[in-house]
Amino acid sequence: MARRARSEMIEETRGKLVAAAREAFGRLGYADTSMDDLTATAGLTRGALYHHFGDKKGLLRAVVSAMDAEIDERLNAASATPDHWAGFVGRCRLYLETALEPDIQRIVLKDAPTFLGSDYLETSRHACHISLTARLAVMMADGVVHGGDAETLAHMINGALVDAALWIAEADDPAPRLARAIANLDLLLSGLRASGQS
Amino acid sequence: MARRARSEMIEETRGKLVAAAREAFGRLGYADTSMDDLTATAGLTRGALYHHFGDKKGLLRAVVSAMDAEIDERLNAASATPDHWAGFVGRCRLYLETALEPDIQRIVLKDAPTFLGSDYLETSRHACHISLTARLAVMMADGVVHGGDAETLAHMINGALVDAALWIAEADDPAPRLARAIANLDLLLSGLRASGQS
DNA sequence: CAATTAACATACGGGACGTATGCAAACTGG
DNA sequence: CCAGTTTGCATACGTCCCGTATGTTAATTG
Repeated sequence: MARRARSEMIEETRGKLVAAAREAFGRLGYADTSMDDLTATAGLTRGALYHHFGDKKGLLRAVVSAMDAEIDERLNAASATPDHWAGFVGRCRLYLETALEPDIQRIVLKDAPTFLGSDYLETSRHACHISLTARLAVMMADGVVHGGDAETLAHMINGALVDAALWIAEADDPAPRLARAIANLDLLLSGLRASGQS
Repeated sequence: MARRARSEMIEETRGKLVAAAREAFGRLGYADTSMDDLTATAGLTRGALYHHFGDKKGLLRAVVSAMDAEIDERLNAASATPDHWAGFVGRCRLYLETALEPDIQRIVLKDAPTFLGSDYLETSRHACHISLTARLAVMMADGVVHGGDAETLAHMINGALVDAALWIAEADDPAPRLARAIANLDLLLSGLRASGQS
């Protein structure tokens, strides 16, 4: 009889909780999600939750970390091109589109900054952010973009994309706003490029 | 004996509640602020609150509207110069500095998007945002910045500034990060300028 | 001056979080 | 193979907080 290993069952429990949390947080928001309901949905009780994650915020941390890593992986996979600049611009566009997904908007872009202090985001810094910074640094070293500060620019670009994504998703029909955003993104980024043509 | 007018006392009550809310929301955050404590601090009870503002979110709406209007006024006052481009850049810098204040970060930049749906921000759209959009539109009409979409760009620029401000305020010593942000802001905005010099 | 309305206080119910406690299954060492 | 211990998870409890329903007093209106 398949007597499963203990560690395996633990991982399953944690996975069920994180999955249920991602769904509930994404749909209702962190604040309006009841831990009683959430754990019941996962076939468990609050006991399991507080044992594994300490408190409600601990669960949010786990969800955010997972989502952030997942997004970063997607972006890195898609922006691995020999042309640094093209890869960079492509990455920004893809991030813009990725950030349109409701779960991501609700959990990563809104709830995470609000409920996890900047202290958390500071230490377990967004993987996406690190990747973007590194990419910018490489381009500066290669002279593709002229002098500037990679870390600072990464924050600004990220903010621009986030705000644009939230605005796009507000609309009943997001398509036109997305098109406008992509066009203006190129305009904005062109200022960073060292030598001329867009 | 100074028998005060009724409308005057009402305004005083509302003012006391909004003031107490601004302080408490700014210090503890919206989620961790108890309405019992808040109203007691204002020398009132929850009865007054629910009578005037409907619910907790109603009070947050009032606080955010007031803060937003106040910020917009500050920015408009400081960026009223004959040189459109200089006024625009100056406004962005001032916004960056203004957005460093803890109350504003906590209430306007974090809690407002999280707890007031985008529906609210949509209708009672940030005064700041409207002003910035208008300013961009004027510059485009005058050919100071080349073609692009004022509304879209306003969102992107705003997002860049907000994200930068949050990042700056995270640091133990914000000064160096602020300096870096201002320098890179010029770099980023230069891409918008129609003809040449920064 | 009576009637009504509005500003606020008080009282109540429901729900959510975190902790303390309990239990049973799995790991440990001899 | 077995006693002791650890640990994953459930149950039970106390506390806090929000929103509503109800009451009271003072101002306004005709």
